[in-house]
Amino acid sequence: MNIGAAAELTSLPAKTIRYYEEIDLINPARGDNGYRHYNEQDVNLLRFVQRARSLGFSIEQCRNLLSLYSDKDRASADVKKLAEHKISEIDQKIEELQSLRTTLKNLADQCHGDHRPDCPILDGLAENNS
Amino acid sequence: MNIGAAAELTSLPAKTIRYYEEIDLINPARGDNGYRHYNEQDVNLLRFVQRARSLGFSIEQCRNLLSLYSDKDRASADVKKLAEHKISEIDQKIEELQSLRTTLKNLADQCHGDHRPDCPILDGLAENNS
DNA sequence: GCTTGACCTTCCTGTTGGTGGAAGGAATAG
DNA sequence: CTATTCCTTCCACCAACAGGAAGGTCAAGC
Repeated sequence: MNIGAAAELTSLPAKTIRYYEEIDLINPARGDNGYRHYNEQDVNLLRFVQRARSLGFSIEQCRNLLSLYSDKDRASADVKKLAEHKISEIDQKIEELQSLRTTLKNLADQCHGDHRPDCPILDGLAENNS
Repeated sequence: MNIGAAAELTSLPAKTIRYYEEIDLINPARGDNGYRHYNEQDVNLLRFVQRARSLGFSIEQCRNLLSLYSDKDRASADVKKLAEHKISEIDQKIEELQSLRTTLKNLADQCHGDHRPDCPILDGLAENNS
C-alpha cells in the first residue's frame, strides 16, 4: 500500500512516516514509480512506534524497542528495564509539575485579579530571593 | 557590568542571555568595545524571565509578562488570567502523564522480567487495539 | 612592552520530533 | 484530455537553547 493508506491505518501523518524513514527507523520497499510501498509488517511496526511514542518513549528508545522487538533472543528483562526507567522518568516529571503548580497557585491565589495595577504574581516573579 | 557578571547574578548561561537579546526580549546597552553592558534593571528583568521560565512559562508568555510588568496601567486580572491558564495547562499535563504511567505500569507488571523471549510489554505495544 | 589567560564578540551548526510548503511527476476519474 | 488527488524530493521553520570556531579586548604579571 502507499504512504497515504499506511498513514490512515496508523493514524500517523504521512510526513511523520517519511521522517521515520529518513532517520532510518522504518524502511519500506519502493515501487517502480518511486512510491513507498508498505506491507502489513511495516504497518505493524509503524503502529508499534506510534504507540510507544504516545507512551512517552523517545525516538531513540523506540529504535531500541524495535530492535528488541525483532530480536527473538532478547531477554524480556531488557524491555522491562527500559519501561521501568521510563516510569521513574514520568514520576519525576509529575513531581516537578506538581511543585510548579503549587508555586504558581500560591501566587495566583494572592492576586485579587481586578483592574488595580498591583499584582502579587508579577511581584513574586520580580523578587530577588527564591 | 559585562555579560559574565550578569550571567553569574541571574544563574543564566551567557549563551542564553545573548539568545534573549537576539529574540528581542532583553536588550542591554553596548560599550565602545562592543561588549554588552547590563545595568541593575536589566539584571532584574533577566531574573524575572529566569523565574518565569522555571515556572514553565514559554518565551512568548514571558514576553507577555514582561510587557505587563513594565506597563504601569495593566490590570492584575490580566496577569492572573495568564497564571491560571498556565495552571490548567499543568493540570492537563499531569493527568496525561498519570494515565501514561498507568498504562506503562500495567505492561511492566505483567512482564516476568527474565531472559525468556516473550514479553508482555512488547506484545502490548504491538497489539492492534488501544 | 610583551605575553598569557580570561573574557568578550559574531557566526555557524546541531539538537528533538517533526510540520509546512513549493515544484514537479504519477495515477485515476470523468 | 483534463482535473484532481496522491506521490516524490527538497528546503525552510518551530522552541530554546548548546557547542564550538575564529578572532577582538582587557587586565595582570614580569
